[in-house]
Amino acid sequence: MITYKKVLQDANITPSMQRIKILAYLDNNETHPSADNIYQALKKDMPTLSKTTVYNTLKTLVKHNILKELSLFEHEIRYEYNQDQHIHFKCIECKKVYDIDKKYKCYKNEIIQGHQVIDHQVILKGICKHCLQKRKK
Amino acid sequence: MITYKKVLQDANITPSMQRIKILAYLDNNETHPSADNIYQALKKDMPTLSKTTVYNTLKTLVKHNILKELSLFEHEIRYEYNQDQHIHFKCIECKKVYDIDKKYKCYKNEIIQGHQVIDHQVILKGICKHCLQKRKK
DNA sequence: ATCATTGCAAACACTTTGCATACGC
DNA sequence: GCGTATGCAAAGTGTTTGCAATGAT
Repeated sequence: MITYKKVLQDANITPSMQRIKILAYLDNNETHPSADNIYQALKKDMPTLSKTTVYNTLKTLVKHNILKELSLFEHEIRYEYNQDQHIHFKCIECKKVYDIDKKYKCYKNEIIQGHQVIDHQVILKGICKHCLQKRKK
Repeated sequence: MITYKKVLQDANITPSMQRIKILAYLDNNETHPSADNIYQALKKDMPTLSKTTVYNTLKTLVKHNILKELSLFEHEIRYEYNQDQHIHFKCIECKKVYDIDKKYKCYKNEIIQGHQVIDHQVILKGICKHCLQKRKK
């Protein structure tokens, strides 16, 4: 079993309490949270936690490729820990984001029309099954 | 030849000078500009133009499906007029966004894992050919 | 003792809102 | 003249920065 402490150490990041908790939160909540979501959730257990630390940590983890930034919403950055190939479905009604396990032709690490592709992101937008249900009623 | 005035009228939007100019700018500059890009470019010819009007207009045009909002950058919304199926390549170095004409399996208007898909967006991120060139030197 | 992490407050950037003015039919 | 579009100023939201306090070795 791999610990968050080890994940951080392997990336040469000092494994502080705050960093471990933030990483653990992202691993256990596959909800693609924003910095504020994480801050609000964690400050219950860590009253002294500051938003700056959340922002600093997220930035550090993204730089070390432990987390991924998602451009899912116009006004805020969302984060995820899961690195498996998958696509995202975003509900325009309830704003929830779902992971969709779907194979697709991925251009990661390929040259396409002369450009070096490093990352590939697929986003579907629409009405999720739960909101469809509510509409029928 | 179809005029911007007609495009607006067909969508039941009063075709004001400002709205026509903003739409024309988006049609002639396929650079996926931000609200501020548009504002800076247009205020040369229209000194009285306000940013609020740019924001209002963009919002109206998006609501009527004339423009598309792109979540390509964390901190700002980009817009495009081109509605053809294509994907985007975003250079992480120079921040330019390129349209890539690439066929892909599109889930628009399909039901996928119970969710009603309305829109489908593909984003590639990496180093563009021009930045690759500069690196070699 | 030293160096990195933390966290507060202020600054920042982008966008929205409230409201008075101006424009077009 | 009336209703909508415009545009200024102020407020709002998400994020970053400066810097002093804290914490770990």
